[in-house]
Amino acid sequence: MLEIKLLREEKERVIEGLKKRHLPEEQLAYVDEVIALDDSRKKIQTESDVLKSQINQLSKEVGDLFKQGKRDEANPLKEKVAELKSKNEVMDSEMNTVKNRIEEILLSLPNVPHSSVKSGKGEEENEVYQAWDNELPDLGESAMPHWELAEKYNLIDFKLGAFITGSGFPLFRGKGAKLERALINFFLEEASEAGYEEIIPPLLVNEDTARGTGQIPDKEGQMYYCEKDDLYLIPTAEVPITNIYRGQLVTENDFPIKLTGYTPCFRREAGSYGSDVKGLNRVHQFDKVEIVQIQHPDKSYDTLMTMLSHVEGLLNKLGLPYRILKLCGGDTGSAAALTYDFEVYSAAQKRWLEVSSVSNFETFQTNRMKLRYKDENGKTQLAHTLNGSALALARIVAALLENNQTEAGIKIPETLQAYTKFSIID
RNA sequence: GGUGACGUGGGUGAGUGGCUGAAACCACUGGUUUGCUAAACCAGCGUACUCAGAAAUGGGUACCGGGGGUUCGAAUCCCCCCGUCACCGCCA
Repeated sequence: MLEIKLLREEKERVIEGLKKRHLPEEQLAYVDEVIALDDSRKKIQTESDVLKSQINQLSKEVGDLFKQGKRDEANPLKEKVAELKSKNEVMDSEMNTVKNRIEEILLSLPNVPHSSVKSGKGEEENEVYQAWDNELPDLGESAMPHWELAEKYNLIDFKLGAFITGSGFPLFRGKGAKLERALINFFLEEASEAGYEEIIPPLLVNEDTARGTGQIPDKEGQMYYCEKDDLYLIPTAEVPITNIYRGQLVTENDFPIKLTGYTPCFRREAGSYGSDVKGLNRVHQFDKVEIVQIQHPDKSYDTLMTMLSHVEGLLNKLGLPYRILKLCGGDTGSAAALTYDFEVYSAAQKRWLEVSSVSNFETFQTNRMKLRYKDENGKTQLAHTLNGSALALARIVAALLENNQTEAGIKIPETLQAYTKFSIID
């Protein structure tokens, strides 16, 4: 959620920024509307405060009169208070209307992209920030896509998952399950070594939490929802982990706050279809290790870069060809100011698969969840939040299986063998 | 799921209708003093919105888990919700 103060003070920059997302005109007009609404909010606030002050004053006098037994003098004052109160009620309801509209608009406005983000409508306009300069693996025509390899070696049973739950809920078994678990452990260990505190959060969250990181109202349809208990299944560990600090006032010395956690992620992915969803390319449940940082605003972009290198380190150790995209305005998630996507090359499908998304949200999430710190002048300021996948499992598994297939079987990268306890799947 | 108790400022905890934004203690910050790894004393110390001011700061309003109600007036009374704890039930 954007701060009204920002809209007031840097309106031009905000609108220029939002334009990079190619928002419809009427949404850009919200900026002016919300400022005007806020003006009337202030006006009502001031008037209402005066009224309330009078009411408080009179009430005190009534009390004094009663104590002195001057009932007759008190009664007219009581009537006066009643009159002021009914006036105030009108004002309160006006106030609520205005406030609700402001809230509604602010929630609907996406974050202002970082100045370096290019304008663009969608993913086709993302720029390659760091290309893969080495050769891409060429396995020839006989190479099998991961869903065939998974069946051949009995690693993942998509049909059984569909039988138990539905399509998009893969069932891992045998060495497939072990490989999955090894990757999770590997990623968590790497994050721990990089100084992240490990968290095992709840997998279901309440509405306030979902709102805090921006899932509601923007991506509400993306989440599974348990109506009976009014809880959402998390689409990413970012949600519960970032919300650990919801409503908190931290000190500058606490920065950077570094948290990591493995969770399954649940996404409805409504409307997806075709080769996109084949095998592990797009599923409703997948495992992911997430890294989250809460940082001082002055340092958040440096932090973003260190998170990028962390993810790069993981991919290098796994020996997977990857490239980094810098997302254009239209493809950047509404809560983020700047996002880099990592894609690994899946050699049998001959395509790039997104395996990580690393973003700086600046104050967008912290404004919603009121995550603040005291600066050196004792002023309360909003902190910055960042997060990134490190990494998303399903597609990493897809790439590993495909890229490492040989006549003899699927070779496990050396780094990972310490975790799998086997070196080949055959 | 049932029954009961409870939910106050960073922490402990007082307060059962006006004199309470809230005692006291601890923690924290600044100062005074004593020369010894610290003590004593004094002072300050919540958040949000808003108005005035260049600012320091000052005025107003709201907030004692959340929401609603009673009342001239509520932390204090009533209702609903959420949470915590204890016991019982069930259970990995």
